[in-house]
Amino acid sequence: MRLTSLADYAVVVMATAARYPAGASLSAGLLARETGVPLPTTQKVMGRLASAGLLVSARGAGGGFRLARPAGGISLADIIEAVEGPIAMTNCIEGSIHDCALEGSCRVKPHLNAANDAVRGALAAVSLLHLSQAPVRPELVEGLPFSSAGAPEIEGFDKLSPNGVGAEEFSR
Amino acid sequence: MRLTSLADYAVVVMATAARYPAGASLSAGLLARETGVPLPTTQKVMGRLASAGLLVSARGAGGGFRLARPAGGISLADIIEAVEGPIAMTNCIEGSIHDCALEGSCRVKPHLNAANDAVRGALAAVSLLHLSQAPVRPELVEGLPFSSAGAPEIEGFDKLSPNGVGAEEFSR
DNA sequence: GCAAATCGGAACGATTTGGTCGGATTAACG
DNA sequence: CGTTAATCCGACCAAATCGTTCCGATTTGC
Repeated sequence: MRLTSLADYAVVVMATAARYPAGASLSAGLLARETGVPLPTTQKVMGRLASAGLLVSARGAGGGFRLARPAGGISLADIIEAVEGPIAMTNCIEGSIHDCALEGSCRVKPHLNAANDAVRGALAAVSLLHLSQAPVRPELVEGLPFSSAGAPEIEGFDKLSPNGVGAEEFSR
Repeated sequence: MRLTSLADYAVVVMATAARYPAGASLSAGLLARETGVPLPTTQKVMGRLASAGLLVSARGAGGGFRLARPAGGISLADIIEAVEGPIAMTNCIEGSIHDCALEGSCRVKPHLNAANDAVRGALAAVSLLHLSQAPVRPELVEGLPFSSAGAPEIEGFDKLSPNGVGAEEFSR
């Protein structure tokens, strides 16, 4: 019951992208700098989000990505499913592949179906608009380097980790 | 957002064990035969469940496992956590290890905390007593504490074999 | 005291995941 | 109009995790 790192990154990237004006063209490099996610990984994540229909991609110089829908119409479940595949706790959920021989006589299946729906409902209830809104403590976020459109390196991250963790974040 | 096969097996095994009278000594071999889960895997699963405190193990001939608590006091979340570890969608959830450099300034974290609580709540709401009961009637499923978006898909359950503890086995 | 039965932990192979690289495509500029 | 640079896209490779199997430790029963 833990989402993969890719999905975790996808949520952060999408939440960051949602703070820009609608329709803005955002390159993977820009979002990689802002979020601190390594660029190749950002590319892969955004590629999946695009092929899932959550982002619209534009190739070539000056290209990038933009949100395919308003932020209010994209849910946390959408993002997770775009990266991880369908949200199904087990592989015996209605609609998926049935390779369990207990199929048809398994007693726990209906309960798992209900639990799965509940989990998915909880994730579908959170929209990207919620995620992009500022958290409880605004004073911590004021000094973020997010305004620097041309911020060269990740040096701005010294502000983000004053405890001296350094730039080797995301080690898992 | 999919639970591992081990956790899946654990749910089936626990649900099967809960159908026996409380305090009965159940060997891994017995439950493996009943559930169809391969014996070595059953052993491993039950071992984890025992070390997590959900089962009490007795070694030696005539030994086995028994439920540490009444079935009503064991939740689906307990079983999953026993096998998979803590239910935390990300590694930046309150109380877990903090190795993310965005810590303290990450804007999506509070929202993820809320979503995580919702997911865990959904899993904690279903007890092993529920899982051990075989809902023959679909309307029993409707009354479950899950109020998920959309109607739960229960079609096809008319074909559920109504007879007793039939030999449910994997085709293997 | 012996033997059967059962749990417990260690080791192996396989699948998935995460990250990296080069190629394809397009706009911008001279 | 040609060239350049920026950007996305698909395939490849290492790493971690998962799932399974095997063998040793422990206890009861005779």
